Amino acid sequence: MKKISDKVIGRLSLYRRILRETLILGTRKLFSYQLANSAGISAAQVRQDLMILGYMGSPTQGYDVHGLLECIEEFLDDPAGQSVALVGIGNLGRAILDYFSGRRPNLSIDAAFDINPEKTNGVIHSCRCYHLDQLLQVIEEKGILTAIITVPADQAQGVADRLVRAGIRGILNFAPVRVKVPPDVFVQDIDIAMVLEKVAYFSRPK
Amino acid sequence: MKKISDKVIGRLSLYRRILRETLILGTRKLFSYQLANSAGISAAQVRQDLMILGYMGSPTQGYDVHGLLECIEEFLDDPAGQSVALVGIGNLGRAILDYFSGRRPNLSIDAAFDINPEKTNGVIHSCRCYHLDQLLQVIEEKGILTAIITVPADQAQGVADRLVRAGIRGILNFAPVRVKVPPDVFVQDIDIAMVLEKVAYFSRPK
DNA sequence: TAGATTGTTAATCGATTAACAATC
DNA sequence: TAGATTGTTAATCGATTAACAATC
Repeated sequence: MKKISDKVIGRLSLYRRILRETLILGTRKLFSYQLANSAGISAAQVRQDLMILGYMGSPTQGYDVHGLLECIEEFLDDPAGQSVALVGIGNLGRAILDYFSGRRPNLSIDAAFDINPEKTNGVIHSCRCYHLDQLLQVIEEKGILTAIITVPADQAQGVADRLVRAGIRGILNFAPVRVKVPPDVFVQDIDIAMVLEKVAYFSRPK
Repeated sequence: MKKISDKVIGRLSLYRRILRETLILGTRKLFSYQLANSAGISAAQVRQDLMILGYMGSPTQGYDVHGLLECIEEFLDDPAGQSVALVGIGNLGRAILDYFSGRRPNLSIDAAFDINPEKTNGVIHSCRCYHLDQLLQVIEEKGILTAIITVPADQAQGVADRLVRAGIRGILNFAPVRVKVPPDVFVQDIDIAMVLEKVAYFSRPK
């Protein structure tokens, strides 16, 4: 499999959602420009992405919604399903647990960790909570490869180190610091404060 | 003022935080590669960004932390301060309200809206809550230009339309749909589910 | 067939990095 | 001065868009 940029993967995930909705509406065929319009990008981009995927549309007919959706699912999903760990049961952590609770069969947050004993040993939004000390053991036992960091900035690096030691291969980091990890561990940062500052900048009268 | 990409603005916001922390540690001078290292980017990038900004470092000495920080603040901040509105007081909305509560003097969420009357007419994390029906009036009265959308996907477009009508110039959208707005309104999407799927993809054994 | 959309390559665009003379 | 870092331009890189023959 050739190397595919993370932007492409993001767009495929976007196409998937659009295709699901399209299917629910009962539409069977879709043109590249229709998909592009919903995704907010160019039709050429869509065609190129689907080409990478190897899925073929037909001239005049466009793409078969059902077939394309299956193709993307097969590409994006692990057939065995994937478990995710979340570290930091604060407001944001809870919001994310709630959002993903039972929503996708193939991707679920199966363990949450915190240092505060009052927050652990319970179940939040159907996710089991553990003390941070159990991180290594639980993650190894469950074979979890993906983690979400929602701890304060000053604890993020320590948590990332532990996660890597436990075998985590990909991290979604909400803490406003860049965590240092080995080059083969994928890290995606979401810095909400930074993004809000950016939006505020561009919403000012110039 | 020449046109500056949103990526540059994001990096400047990042530099600001790093500089603040640096200043707290008592460090007075900083080289481009040190800033670059903390920000997780190349030194050349940092130098180019600061050049755009017009701030000059000195060979051998590097950049003056205090002076550079002031320069970035002046560039990014509206001296009068900026108010932000949040629409959708769910788990994520609450988490964001909590996160920004009193944290920055120059950028604060001053109004939150929801359709559920039980959630409105109160104060959450020191932010006044209103019913969605009051959106136009409150935003115009307070002169708010920036908004955060944390409503479900099917309500996002309707909310965006109202926001634009109320005079909003920039939107941070957490709903998993692309909202259509006039071309002069800045929209930044944060699609947490999509990003998590992306991270999950890259954390799979290849 | 005529018309429209596709797969695929080439052209464009923008962002990032490298290089190096200038300078403290 | 010698050494290191800067400002600034050129080179590289990658991603996006345009173009067009192939095809249903």
